[in-house]
Amino acid sequence: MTKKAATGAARAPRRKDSLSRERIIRAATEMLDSGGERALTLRALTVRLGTGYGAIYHHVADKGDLLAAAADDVITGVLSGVVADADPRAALRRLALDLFDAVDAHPWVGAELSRRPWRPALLDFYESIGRLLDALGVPEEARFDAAGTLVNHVLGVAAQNAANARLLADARDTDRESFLEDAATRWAQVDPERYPFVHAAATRLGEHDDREQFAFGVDVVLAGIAALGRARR
Amino acid sequence: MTKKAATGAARAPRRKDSLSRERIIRAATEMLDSGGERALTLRALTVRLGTGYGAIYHHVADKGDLLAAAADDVITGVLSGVVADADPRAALRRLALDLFDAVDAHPWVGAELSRRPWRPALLDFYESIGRLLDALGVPEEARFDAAGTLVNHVLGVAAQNAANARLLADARDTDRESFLEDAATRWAQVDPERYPFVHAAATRLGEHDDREQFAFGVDVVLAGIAALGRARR
DNA sequence: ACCTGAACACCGTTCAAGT
DNA sequence: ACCTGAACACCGTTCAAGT
Repeated sequence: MTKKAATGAARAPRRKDSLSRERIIRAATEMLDSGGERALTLRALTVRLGTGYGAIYHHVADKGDLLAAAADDVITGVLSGVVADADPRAALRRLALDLFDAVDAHPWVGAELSRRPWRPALLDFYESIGRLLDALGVPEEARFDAAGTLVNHVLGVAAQNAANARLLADARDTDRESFLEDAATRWAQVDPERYPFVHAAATRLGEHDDREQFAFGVDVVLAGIAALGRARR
Repeated sequence: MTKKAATGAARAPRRKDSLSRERIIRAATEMLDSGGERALTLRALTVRLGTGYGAIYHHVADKGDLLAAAADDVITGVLSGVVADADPRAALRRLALDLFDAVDAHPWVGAELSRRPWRPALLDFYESIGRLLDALGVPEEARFDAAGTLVNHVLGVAAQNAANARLLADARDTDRESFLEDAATRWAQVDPERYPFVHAAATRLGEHDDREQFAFGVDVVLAGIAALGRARR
């Protein structure tokens, strides 16, 4: 892993298209964004980069490493854009929504998030949540559990987002329309006598907005944390 | 390998070990329980059942169908065991915890749950949640969002459970101890100056109980739903 | 050091052929 | 109808060999 500085020739000009870990990760990210998780194969990557397998494995440990690194980049980008906010509740909401938007734009990141929730790239996310809960007045003993619940809400929606994207990708493009229609009508056909709630929910599916539902969930969790803090002890 | 059933004899006695969809699903479930998702391969299944691929594909559409059916069985088992409860809050808590326990015992069900949250096997689960929220006095307009948040909490924890199991399974058995230790110590080494909250959380990881954390989350969500219902509109 | 690409060890799935 | 098992079309990964 040791790198020698330029030997002999002073400053050997680096070809601007030379292979590098970053270039590989960037290519992988683009493939994931445009074709979903399924589209990223080592074979396709060699074609896209015009190299062989060994070249890639020279810069990257394995496919898991590549996926994790690509997700790290997206997450770091989101978290570095976070602005301080006077109101901790608003800051928490914004933090959660920023992450939601990133996962919505890159569903494969959602899968990676739930696959490896302990990546260093998420450190700042967890730390921010802890501090903001503190600022919100959540007592010390409840703070860890509260943070866990909040994190689970975010990761849960992220995972669901990824799963939905996977299901949609599996339906071949020609089927996609009918696939969505089928799902909607099948749910609307649930027996209203036996399953009144599910039936009613299904008929309202059109008005449903995932982002709003997510934001509502954040509010629910924050309100619940506040309420429990007041009620207990 | 070929066994001839008694030919000629009237009422060929069905061999009690004859292949059937149920037998296949049962075998798959056992393999998933003992070896994790990774252990269920078509090859291993043919060996275990003493048949060929075609025999399996004759009773089952594909691997996804098999996985879904196996998960359905577990879920149906849990939901059919649900007892009516006078207090809707207690009933919701119990429903959630029953599902948690099932996923804890069969982590691969957690993965399947987040892969296909719209399986008919979950109908009763969703319907119960809707009715119990009604019984709890959650107003009609908020009920769908509230149910969504609650469901997301359950599915989120389920997915996380499955992801953890996968990570553990990937660490080879000999590594497993050191793998867990490594993870714990690595997190304890997080810079306490820069990440005081995460550092504190890591040092308390030992006292952490996943089931309690989950139950706490359910309480948070329920309290939040109640609080928001009171505050708005 | 960096890269090539044939080869390996797996997957899930199909299908002509058997009974 | 039910089953067999060779064959197919993929995977991710390795590694002797090149520069």
